[in-house]
Amino acid sequence: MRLRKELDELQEKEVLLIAQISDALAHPARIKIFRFIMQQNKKRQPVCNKDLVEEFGYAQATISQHVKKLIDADLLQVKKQDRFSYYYVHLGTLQNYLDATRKFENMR
Amino acid sequence: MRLRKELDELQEKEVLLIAQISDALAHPARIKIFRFIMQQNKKRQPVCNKDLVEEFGYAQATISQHVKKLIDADLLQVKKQDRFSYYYVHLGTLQNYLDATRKFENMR
DNA sequence: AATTCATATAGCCAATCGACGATTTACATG
DNA sequence: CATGTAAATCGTCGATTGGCTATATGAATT
Repeated sequence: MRLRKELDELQEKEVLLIAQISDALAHPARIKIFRFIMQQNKKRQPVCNKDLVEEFGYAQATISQHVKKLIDADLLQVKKQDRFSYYYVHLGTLQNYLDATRKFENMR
Repeated sequence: MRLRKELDELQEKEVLLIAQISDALAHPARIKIFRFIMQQNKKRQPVCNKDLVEEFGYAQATISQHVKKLIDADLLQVKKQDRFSYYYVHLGTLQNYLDATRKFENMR
């Protein structure tokens, strides 16, 4: 049996997780960037910063800034190789987010 | 068979939906407010502005401001009765959001 | 009609956002 | 070693956020 306090802390963590990930996804460009990287990853095609600049037409600094937010939220990971930064979606974080939001559903 | 253009437009709408709802949920206070109203609604207990002020300890204007964002995102609805504004979660919008985010899952 | 009470709105302020060009950093390659 | 290229970071600027107090609105009660 779980103590009330522990339950509250658990819920608090979930609230903060949802807030953090929601914040990272609260801009159309970041959703598209994330989705694009996910699709390319699935096809085993690497994605670097330059690819995103070409794909979406934003300035390089703007892309880096959006990507940074996704990385800070742990939705993306980077691997540096040669002179490129390759980005990969972190499926674990996405899954945690979906699981947490899904609890709203069970609450109905 | 769906035309490519229509598919893109559909995706664009979903991207904007996710961005809008994520933005509304991108603050811990709003997640808690939303969850609280959901729980109270389930118990058939009405929730007004004042209730939220008492529950969360923010100034009345701050609560109104957060609630407004949730209403603008169509996550909440208001019914004015007597001198109270009663808030209700709009389950349809929540469901659309969960459905849209879930597509990330199927994309893996 | 005057007052009370609940809520919304306006206005303030510091902080953050979102776009950008410019610069710096870090490697690779000539 | 010098040059070129990729990406991160800096600095700027106008817009937005998030908290608040104060005020306006609007309905109920006296």
